[in-house]
Amino acid sequence: MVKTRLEIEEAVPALKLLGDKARLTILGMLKNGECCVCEFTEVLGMSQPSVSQHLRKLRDAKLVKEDRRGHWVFYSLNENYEAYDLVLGVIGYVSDQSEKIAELERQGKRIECK
Amino acid sequence: MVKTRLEIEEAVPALKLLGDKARLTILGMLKNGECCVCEFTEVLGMSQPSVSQHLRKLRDAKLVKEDRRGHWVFYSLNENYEAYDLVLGVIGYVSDQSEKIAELERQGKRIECK
DNA sequence: TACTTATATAATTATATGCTTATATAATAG
DNA sequence: CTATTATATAAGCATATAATTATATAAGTA
Repeated sequence: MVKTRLEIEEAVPALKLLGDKARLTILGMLKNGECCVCEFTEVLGMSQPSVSQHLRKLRDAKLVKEDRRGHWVFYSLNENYEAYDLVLGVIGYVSDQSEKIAELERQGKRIECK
Repeated sequence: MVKTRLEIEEAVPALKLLGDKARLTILGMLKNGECCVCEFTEVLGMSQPSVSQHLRKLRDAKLVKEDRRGHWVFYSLNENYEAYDLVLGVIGYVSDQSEKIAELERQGKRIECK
């Protein structure tokens, strides 16, 4: 993995965003591909507005992209983010969040976004 | 580099501490070996109590160790910290802070700690 | 058009964070 | 024992952060 060197000033905002349970989980989920908002809400067990506000922070900072399709909005990692390598690197140290999505699948809760 | 997988709950406190300019700089400086408090104060251009309080947070969370020698207290990375790999990994994405220590050297400001 | 569903935004409130100033402690020198 | 230097701690204050509740918007359906 290539390590793009960042100035402290570039790394800090990314790390601030990563240092939150909800946002780190969201980013961990996105490692395996896009997810829609209701999946985050389900996995995190948080209120919809709360999730939405975390997504806004990630969006405003350009860590993630959004893609609306009908009723649903799908989020994915923005590979053009200046500290993308750092984000990927950090996510790499965290246990796989796809397990939580699989858990949803088993509970039949994933079909809510269809 | 080995990637020890952490649970979200273990990674978040470390990332919270990393997401601050002063603390990330301190950790970046420690990558190259121990430093004493007056060096942090000098490089960061912050008040001594402010630096001391950042060091306390890093110490309380076990990211760093302290070693008092006479008047001076030297800090170093704690390689037994549960998220040590993550910390090292993140520091690896940040530009080398040893340059800032070298700068001190040039300015003759480093001898304050002797 | 009106209704429903998914998501976003705004306002409010509670808590956390980081800095400043003042003071305390620890180590050493005289 | 006193003074000095390096560092730590405490109290106070200002700002930042995150959650909740209420409301708005966007897209699709009857």
